This record gives sequence, structure tokens and C-alpha cells, in this order.
Amino acid sequence: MARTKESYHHGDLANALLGAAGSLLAEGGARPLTLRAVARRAGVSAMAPYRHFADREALLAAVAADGFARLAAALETGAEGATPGERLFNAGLAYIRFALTNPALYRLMFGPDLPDKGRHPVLVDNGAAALAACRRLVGACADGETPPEAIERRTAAKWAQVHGIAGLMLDGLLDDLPDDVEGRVAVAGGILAADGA
Amino acid sequence: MARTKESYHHGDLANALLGAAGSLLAEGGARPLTLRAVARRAGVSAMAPYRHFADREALLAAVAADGFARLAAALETGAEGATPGERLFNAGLAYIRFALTNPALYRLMFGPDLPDKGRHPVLVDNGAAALAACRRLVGACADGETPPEAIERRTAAKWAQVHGIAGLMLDGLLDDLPDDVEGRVAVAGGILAADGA
DNA sequence: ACCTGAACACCGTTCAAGT
DNA sequence: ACCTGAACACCGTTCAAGT
Repeated sequence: MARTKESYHHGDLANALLGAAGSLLAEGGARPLTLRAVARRAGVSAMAPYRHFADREALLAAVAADGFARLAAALETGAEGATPGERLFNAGLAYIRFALTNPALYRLMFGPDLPDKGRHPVLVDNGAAALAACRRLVGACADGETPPEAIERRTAAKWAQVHGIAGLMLDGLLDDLPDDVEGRVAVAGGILAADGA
Repeated sequence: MARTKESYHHGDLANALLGAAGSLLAEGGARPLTLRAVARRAGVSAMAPYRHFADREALLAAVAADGFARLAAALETGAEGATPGERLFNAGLAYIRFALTNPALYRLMFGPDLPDKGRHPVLVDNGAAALAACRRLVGACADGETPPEAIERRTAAKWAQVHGIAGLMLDGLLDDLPDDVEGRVAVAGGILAADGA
């Protein structure tokens, strides 16, 4: 555990690479997030990352997996309120706030830069954890008679609802949006309420 | 008009390039959709596309704009039913069917390969046309007393709902999905209905 | 075990040139 | 007006080599 080797140049290159990748992503999106640029920023040779990640996609998957973990956490802490319905609603706003605050990360998590996500187990696991958080919030709104399939469908519907709003907002496809994140979250709340949130 | 020049090699290189780009996109997504590959497939030198498109992003935008036009058309023809509510519901299924049938195109239209879509006027126009179709379907469900802002919010909610379902399905993030498109569309219908479609 | 350097087959894009 | 060819600065990835 206390193996801070500092051997060649780094003691913990894998994490340094992840950090560099995160900054590059936040700065300019996935395109400039290049294996060579990450290596450069970590102060290491262009080929060093290959000791820690199989290829570029594996590095992207690791960044995205961390994003799913952070999203799940944001859902948990955002789910405040007196009733289950309120908690679900506020978790939805937290979801959208996460997307608007971390646009490039959110697009990496869901966009086409990570095709066949099934091939990255850590991605599947963390994504499932986020989905489970959502399912729990939806389930708390149902009574004991509600069959599991109905819960599952409602969970998918809720997730899709906030996911869709976040995506359209990130794409600039909704008219007359405020410039600041909280203003947009408020608009999102209105859209959610319009459909019987 | 009848200027089929056939001058150098092509009479209509711009359209030939668009066609080649469409095939490449359908075959392997946006990444192999490279300016040089498009030129190759059109049988023209690597630099020829620059006479017709400012850069790679402009070509992608043209492909995506055509996708928005086709999506709007799919919404129109899909909007069948005895009541406005039924027509809206079926248009939603048509939306999701379009996404599942043209996954790479759909991701190009909405994904991060086309950042700041505002800079491609043809994209904005065709996107607005698709949104208008959606708004019309939603508006037909409202009575005369409904204020325009409510229509706008409901339109955004409906669009986000189907957009979110399509996105999650394309990402393989929904469990236990059938393999065929129509089976998935049926599941989508169940999810839509679960939320009070 | 971890990192480097040279090399290969690609890209997007610019510029000068051809017809 | 439209197309080509050479060139530049990048990529991802492989392989042999260093410590």
C-alpha cells in the first residue's frame, strides 16, 4: 500500500494520466483528449500510457466511469425533500445540473466516443449504480401493490426524461435559455412539471 | 439548370460527397467518416472536397441537416391516429424508430461531433423544422385556453422524453431489450405509456 | 515492471500549381 | 471554376530497446 515508488518519473502514473485526461476533456471536449496530449501533460513519453491503458478508448472509458460514479453521488445528495415525489424531482434537477456543469464529461459518458460500452466493465458497473439510485427514488414513490415491471418502466421513463432535457439543452436545441446553469435548471424544472413530474 | 457539366470528373461532386459520407457514417460511425475517405470513395483527390465544404465539420453538418429533414418527415408520416393524443404518441414511436434505424446518423445529429451547432445555419433551420412538427402535434392536444408557454413546455417535455429513450436505447443502457427494432419500439411505447404519454 | 525512441500508416489543412 | 500534388503538423499504435 505505501509503495510510493517514485521509481522512474512517477509514483502513480495511472492516476496522473486520468487527471490530465479530465482536464483536457473539460477544456476542449473529447477531440483534443488525445493519448499523446495526455502523456505530454503528465510529463511522460508518448507511449507510457500504454502500460496503463490498453488504448485510447480504455482511457476514455475510465474517465467516463468516474463520471458515472460522480453522477450517482450527485443524485444521492441532490435527492432532498419532504416526500418521495419531491426527492425524485430534486434528484432529477441534480441530474440535469450535473450534465450542464460537466458538459464534455456528460457527452463522453453517453455520446458516440464510447461505442459498445458493454466492452468496458467498469463503465457498465458504474452506470448500473447510477441507474440503481434512480430506481430506488422511483420505487419510493410507488405503493406496495406496484409490480416490478411498472417500477422498471417508470424508472426508464424518468431517467429518459431528465436525460433528454439535459441532452437538448447541451445541444442548444431549446429556445430562449438563460445563460447560467441555475437558470437553466429552473427551466428544466418547469419542463419536468409540465409533464406531470 | 441543365448544366450537367461533367467537366473534370464529376458533374455533381457535392452530392457525390454527401452520398459517400452517408454510407461511411452508416457503416462505421463518425470516426471513419474522414474527409480523405469520403474523397477516396467519391473517386476524387483528397483535397477536392474543400471546394465544396469549408472543412470536415461543414460536411458533417450537411449530413446531419439532411438527417433532421428526414426525421421531420418521419414524424409527419408517423403521426397517424384517430385522436390528437394518438397521433402524438405514434409520432413519438416514429421518432424512436428513426433513431434506432439510423443510429450513427442520429448520434451525429445530436452528439458532440457537431459542437456549437449554431454555427451551421442549415442545421439550425432543419432542426427548427423538426421541432415545429413536434410543437404542432403537441398543440393539437391542447384546448384553446392553454397558454403558449405551456405548449412550449409540453413540447420540450415530449421531445425530451422520446429523445431520452432513444439515447438510452442506443447506448445499451436499458436492460433486457429485444434485438430487433420493432421490439424495441414496442418497449419504448410501454415506457412512454408508463409516464402518462 | 515500467518507460523511451524510432517507425508506420493514417489524419486535417494550407499552398502553389495544373486544366 | 474546379481539381491535383506536395508538404506540414498532427494522430494511434507496434516494436525493439533501455533502466
